[in-house]
Amino acid sequence: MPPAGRPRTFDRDAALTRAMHVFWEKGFEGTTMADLVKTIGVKAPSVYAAFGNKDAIFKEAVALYNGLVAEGPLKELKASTIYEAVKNSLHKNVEFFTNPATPSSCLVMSAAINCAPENKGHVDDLRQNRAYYKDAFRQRFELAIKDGQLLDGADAKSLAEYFTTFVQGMAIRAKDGSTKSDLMTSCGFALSGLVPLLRDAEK
Amino acid sequence: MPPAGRPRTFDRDAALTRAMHVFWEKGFEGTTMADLVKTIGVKAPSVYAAFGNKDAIFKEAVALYNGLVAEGPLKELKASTIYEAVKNSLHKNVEFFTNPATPSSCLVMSAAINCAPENKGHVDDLRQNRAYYKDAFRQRFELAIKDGQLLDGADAKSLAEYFTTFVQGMAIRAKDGSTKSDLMTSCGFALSGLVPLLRDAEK
DNA sequence: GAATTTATGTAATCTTTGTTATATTATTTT
DNA sequence: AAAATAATATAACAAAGATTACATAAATTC
Repeated sequence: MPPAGRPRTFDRDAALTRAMHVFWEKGFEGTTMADLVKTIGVKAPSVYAAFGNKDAIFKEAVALYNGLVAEGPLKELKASTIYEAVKNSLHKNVEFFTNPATPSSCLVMSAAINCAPENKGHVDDLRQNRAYYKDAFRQRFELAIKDGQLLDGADAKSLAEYFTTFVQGMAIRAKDGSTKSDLMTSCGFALSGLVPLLRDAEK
Repeated sequence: MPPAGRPRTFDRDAALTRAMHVFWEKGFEGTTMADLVKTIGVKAPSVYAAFGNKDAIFKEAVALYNGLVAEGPLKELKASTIYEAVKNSLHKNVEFFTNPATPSSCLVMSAAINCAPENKGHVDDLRQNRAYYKDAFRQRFELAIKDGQLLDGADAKSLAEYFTTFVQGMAIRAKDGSTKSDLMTSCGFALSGLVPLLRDAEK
C-alpha cells in the first residue's frame, strides 16, 4: 500500500544520482539550486520537499558517492598480496576517474576544495573523507607488515601518505584531461616506490 | 615627479599581494569583493579604480603567483643532473606548499578547480598553467635523454605526467594538513620511480 | 463521498554579491 | 589662484541565488 497523499512524480533515487553527477562536475558552489531543479525535472518546491535544502542534497550525494568508492577502489585493497592490493586499487581509481559514464575525476577531491566561509562544513567533510581513504591505505599496509610481506624499514603511515598523494594527484590530472592510458602508465611509476620494500620478489 | 591628481593612499603592489593571498586561501569563487576590499583597506571604488574588476584582480594575482613559481620550483629544474633537478624541484614545491608565511598549498591548484559556468575562463586559465608546468618537466626530461642521463626506455612525456601527478597530489595533501616532513618523505618514494631509469648510478 | 495527506507549480521574498553614480578631497599643472 | 586630474567614501543599483507562501492537484483514509 503506497503512502497517503499525492505520489511523487519523480524517482527520488534517480534524482539523487543526477544531483550527484552535477555536484561531481561543477562542485558545491559551482552548482546552483536552479541546476539541480533543472536536472531533476520538477520545480524547486518539490526538490525541497524531497531532500531539504542544498546542503542536505549535497550530503546525500556525498554519501551515495562514498558507497561507490567503497565498492570500487577500497574493495580492491582486499587482495591478498600487498602489491596486488595497491596496484588493483590504483587501477580501479583510474577507471573511476575516467569512466565515460560519469563526470571525470573525483567528487570528494574536487567538489569543495575552496569555499566561502559559510560552506566550510562541506570542505571539512570532504577532507574527512580523504583522511578516511588514507587510513584505509594505512590499515592495509599495516596488515602487510604484520603478514611479513614488507621489509622491516617499511612504514605504513608514510606509504599511505605517499599513495594517497598519488591518487589525489591522479584525480586532478583526470580533471585536466589525462586519459586512462596516461594514468595507468603513471601507476607503474608510482608502484616503483613500493617495490624496494617488498620482502619476497612478489611482483 | 608624481602623476597629476590625488595620489593613491595605498600601495598597489602590496594590495595585489594581499589579494593573491586571499585568492590562494579561499579560491576565486570563495573570495568576495568585500573580502578583497577589506584586505586592501580602502573602499570598493578605489579597488575598482586601481585594478578593474574581480576577474582582472584574479588574473593579476595569478600572474604574480606564476612569477613566484618560476623563481622557485621551475628554476630548480635547471640543475645539471636529472635526479638532482627533479629532487630539488619537488623539494622546492614542498617548501612552497608549506611555507608558513603564505597560505598552504598552491593557488593554481586550488583556486578554481570547479566553478560556475560564468567563471569557466579562470578554470581554463589555471588548467593551462598546470599544463605549462607539466611541459617544463617534459622539456627537462627530454634534455636528460639527449644528454644520455636516462636509459633508452625512458619517455619524457610519461615521466612528466607522473611527476606532475605527484606534485599536484602534494598540493592537495598540503591543503589537507600534511606537514613539510610528510611531503618530504613522500618525495623519496616518488623519486623511486625515476631511479630505475638512471643510466649511471647518479644518485 | 468527505476529510486528510502529500506533492506540485507560480510567484514572491530575502540576502548576497559585483559594480557604479555622485559628490568630495588631494594633488599637479597652468 | 584657478583649472585639470585622479583618488576617495557614501550610498545606491541590478542580478543571481537560496528559499518559501500560497493555492491547487492527486492520492489514501475514514
